[in-house]
Amino acid sequence: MPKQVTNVASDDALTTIYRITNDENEEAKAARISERLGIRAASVSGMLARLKRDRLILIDKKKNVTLTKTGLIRATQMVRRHRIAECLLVNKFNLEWWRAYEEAHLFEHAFSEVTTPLIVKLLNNPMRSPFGYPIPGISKSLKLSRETILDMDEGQSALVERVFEEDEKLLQFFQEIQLFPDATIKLVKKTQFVGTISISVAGKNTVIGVDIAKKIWIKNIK
Amino acid sequence: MPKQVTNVASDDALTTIYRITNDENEEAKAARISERLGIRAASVSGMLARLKRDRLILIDKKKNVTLTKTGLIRATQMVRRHRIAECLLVNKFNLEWWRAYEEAHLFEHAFSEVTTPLIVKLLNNPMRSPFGYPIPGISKSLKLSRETILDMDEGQSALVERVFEEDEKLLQFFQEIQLFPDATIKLVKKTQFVGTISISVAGKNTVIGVDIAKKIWIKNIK
DNA sequence: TGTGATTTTTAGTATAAGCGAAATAAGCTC
DNA sequence: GAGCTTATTTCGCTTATACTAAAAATCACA
Repeated sequence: MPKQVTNVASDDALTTIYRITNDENEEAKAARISERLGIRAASVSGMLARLKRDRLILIDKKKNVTLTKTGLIRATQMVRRHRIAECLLVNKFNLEWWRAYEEAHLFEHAFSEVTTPLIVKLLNNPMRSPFGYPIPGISKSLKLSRETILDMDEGQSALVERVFEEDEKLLQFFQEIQLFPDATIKLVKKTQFVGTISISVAGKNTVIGVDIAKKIWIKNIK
Repeated sequence: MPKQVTNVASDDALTTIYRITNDENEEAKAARISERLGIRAASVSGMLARLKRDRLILIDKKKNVTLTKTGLIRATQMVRRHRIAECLLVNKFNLEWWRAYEEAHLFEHAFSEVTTPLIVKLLNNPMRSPFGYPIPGISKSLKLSRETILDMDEGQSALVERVFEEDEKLLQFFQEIQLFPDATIKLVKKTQFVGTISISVAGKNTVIGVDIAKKIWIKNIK
């Protein structure tokens, strides 16, 4: 009788596919989905078979997963709820920024057709998550930048558009060096041959690995 | 890897057992649990077997279900989260009162050790749910009245302590006649032989069935 | 093109949750 | 206590979700 939390696993899978293809512009392969969801490849195989059976995804000959129209609608709804939850947690509940991604993972499944609009209203129609991601759904959402700090030249500056949100340790590091969306970041030195680059944020220099650099998207390079 | 919504079904069962034994002071039999959860008796049988196996409940020779210490801790935590969720929904999200029970059913599973204290703080340490129930946990919680309006004599008045929360239709009716916790209710006429009684709330008379009367608990009869 | 590495699928297992149908057990009423 | 009614359990089946181990397919690149 009561409203039930359901489809958690499959909704999570759809969300992950959305993030990979949409936000990171990468090919959604089973192996990647497996890493993201923290479940074994064999389990992903089964999950994808169910999603395919339910016409929520397509799998092409190269094994790339894409969302069908229905799948995209569902995924978009979940991503929307997730990011709204992040805003709620950070802006209203005063949750530490770096915890928001994980905790929102619980809240997104609690949002319904009835409560989501109320929360959106309370948050005053948020457009971006605390990590800088656009909140999809309803109106046309923001366009994502595909440039990371690796696309900058030495001496150039830019605004942080968004950061990778799924790694609490990394987020805590960003917190320490004050690297948030809308912060100004300067590329001090490219030393990619040793796998690092030097950046400057909030007046302080830091050296980060190239893989991390790929997880900081920027806009307005100058 | 990410935090997951889990144990929804068993937590719901424990919550139901808590409500029946604690809030309504009735014997928790499988049949009643079945009605409340909206699942078949056979399914309840299986669920109870699992809960028993996990030492969360006891079943005596009369088939009455009681919570073990561990079970009570878990149930109390869930009921606490549920009622905090109701407060959040009604007081912060402006959700209609009568929808709160069902929607809170989704939110309770989203609350974690990390977020619950933040929400409690935001709500300024609520002591009662919108339906008048005490919020258990942490400090000693309010004591429940066992008196319903059936315990009043004609002409007497009392304060509404709490109302049955699980029936949206009924709650909407309460809303219409302005019957909320802390409202003053007067027993106008007992006509139990025809299965009804007349009450007066907010200056208006209403006739309700005896079964409904049992779902309005009161305090301070005078 | 071959061949090791990676990816994906298959096969088999397990558990939680549900269901209906049928068998049992418990309660009640006369 | 017999017999009817209600409650509870058992049985057999289903689905979603996960796992391991092993096989099969694909990729990468020398």
